[in-house]
Amino acid sequence: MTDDLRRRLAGRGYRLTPQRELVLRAVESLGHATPDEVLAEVRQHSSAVNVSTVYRNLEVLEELGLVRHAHLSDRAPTYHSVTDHEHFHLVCRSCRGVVSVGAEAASVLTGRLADEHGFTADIGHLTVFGTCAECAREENP
Amino acid sequence: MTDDLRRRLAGRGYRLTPQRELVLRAVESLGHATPDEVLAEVRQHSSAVNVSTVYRNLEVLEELGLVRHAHLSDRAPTYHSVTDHEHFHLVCRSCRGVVSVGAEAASVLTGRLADEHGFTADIGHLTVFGTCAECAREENP
DNA sequence: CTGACTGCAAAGTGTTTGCACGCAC
DNA sequence: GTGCGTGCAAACACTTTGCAGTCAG
Repeated sequence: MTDDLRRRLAGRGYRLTPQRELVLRAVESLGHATPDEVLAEVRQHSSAVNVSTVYRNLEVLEELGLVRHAHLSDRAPTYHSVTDHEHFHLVCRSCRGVVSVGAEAASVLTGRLADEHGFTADIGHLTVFGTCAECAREENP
Repeated sequence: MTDDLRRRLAGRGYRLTPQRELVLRAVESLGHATPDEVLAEVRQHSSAVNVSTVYRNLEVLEELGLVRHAHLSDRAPTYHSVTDHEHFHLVCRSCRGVVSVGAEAASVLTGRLADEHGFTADIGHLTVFGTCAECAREENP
């Protein structure tokens, strides 16, 4: 599997470095993580890795389609691996909770945007903000 | 109409200042604008207004429901007035173009999220990234 | 008069860049 | 050996904050 990664990188003229691999493994094991969180995880395994290396590698890995990012807060973006099926995110403004929803749920919308606007939506990057059931209940009891 | 604004502000213990009004008018006249662009527009009318005043007022105006913001790029948020009907945005990654789409277009999605997840979606904040018709044509001629 | 609001400057957060060295291939 | 990748430090873009003075109500 490491060889597979090496091949994918080589295909675009990139090399496989320990840092690169650590960043990818960190994203895979964390689920949804900001660059900062990825750095922290990477440093558990190798303490001398630099922030800029994390940013640069997230960029490369995203270009290769191995990770993706979405904006789950007004602050930092969060990265996740692409091994799982395509999904988008619901974020509750009240409790900050995040739920992943399969891309199928948005198919009517994407179809409509394609028909009416010729627009090809990138659902994997989509984040829908709002209020989750639990928080709605608390606010209007 | 200025009096109406004054009343809305007073209702929450806020005051009407020239800066406040200029920020609101700037957002209304610009359509979609980042805080920086709002500042530039405000300064056309009064050169001594400060950045932090713009940020603080955008926050107040948003709390009052007079303006809204969405994230149309990975960088700064963009503000728009709420006078027009509720809409969300399509952003083309290629040409950076922005199209506003009426909230109705997403009604099937919001309905589904409500039914299946009890989630109340805030469509006005939604941004869908993807590729517009024109750019898709250029990439696959 | 009172405290909400402002301008200013400084600090904060998240991200990017230039450079010299080092390592993958 | 070649040049991609790294660490480091400094720069960058955007936003927030503390403070003292000011002005709206």
